[in-house]
Amino acid sequence: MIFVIGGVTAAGKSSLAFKLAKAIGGIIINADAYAFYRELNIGTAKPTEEELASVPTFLFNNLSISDPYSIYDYQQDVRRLIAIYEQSKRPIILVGGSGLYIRAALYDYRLSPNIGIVIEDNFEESNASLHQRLTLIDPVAAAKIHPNNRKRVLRALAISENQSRTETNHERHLKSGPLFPFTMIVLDALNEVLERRIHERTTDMFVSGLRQEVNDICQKYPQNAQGLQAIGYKEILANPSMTDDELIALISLRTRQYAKRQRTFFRHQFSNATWFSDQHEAYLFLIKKYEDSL
RNA sequence: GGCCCGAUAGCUCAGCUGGUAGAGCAACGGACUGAAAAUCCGUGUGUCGCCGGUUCAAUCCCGGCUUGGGCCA
Repeated sequence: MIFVIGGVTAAGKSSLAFKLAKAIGGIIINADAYAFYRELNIGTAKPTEEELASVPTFLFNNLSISDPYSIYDYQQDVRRLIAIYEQSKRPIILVGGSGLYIRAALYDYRLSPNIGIVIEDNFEESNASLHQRLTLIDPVAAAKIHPNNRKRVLRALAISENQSRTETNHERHLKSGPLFPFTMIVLDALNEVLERRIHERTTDMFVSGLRQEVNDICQKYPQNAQGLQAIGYKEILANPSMTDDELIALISLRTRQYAKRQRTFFRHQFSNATWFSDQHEAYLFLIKKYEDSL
């Protein structure tokens, strides 16, 4: 039995997941792309060490920000865990705000290893020219990617060139439904409520020493490390002279915008999810689903 | 009290001495099978401070007023 708890940031996904896991004896798998990194703590609003130890949890703090890790690796890791716990009949709770990672775990996303995390970009070629090249190699992928979306064009080129596989012949074999049956809820909140929670949470992060955490990380790792692209970290790095209040305002804004993107993704990519703005109602719903499955 | 500069979108500001306005950010909507807390796309929402004047026509020119800032008393 797989339960998926998705939703926008600061909606209370983690605490719901832990409550549910304790109630039904489940295990928790992280689906939050920045909760992997053990160096990122304050700014990621990750569950505390105590919480993480209170039930079996996986894929939290499993990486250093200098480790190479991709959605391919994630897919492998999650599917391995699913295989183990499905067999032992223990409920699996997949929780996190990274919708693409949830999809890659549960749907027929065929990925190849060793594409690498970062695509080299020497900026010598224009967006239009890169896109033109992609059109020749993989017209299906090119049609789906806007020429200005340079990052995705480069990625698609790398996939086509290195894997001798194109979207065109790739998609023919895809299964459209999920590979595993699962029950999914999306946790959301009214904008006013969410705004208030985000602001409070961001303020708390500064009180807890987010600036210091960022400084410490910069002593040991390059500033372009992927983990430092996280909201909160990148704003502090980019604006060293801003006051705490200015940074809190900026980070809260970026977090609200992120929540909006999450909402759009979950709404359109998970049509069979049930939405809740109340954590307790979501909890009761999931408990009921669990009991029905027994 | 006198002089000078400003007042245009939610914010910061553009706007050739005349033909009822546009950038960035924000906001709103969207895409997304390989950086996803990433990346990208679409949408202008406006008594151009107020009142009068000149003109076929005023955000623009003229007068007055209100208001913010600066300088001089």
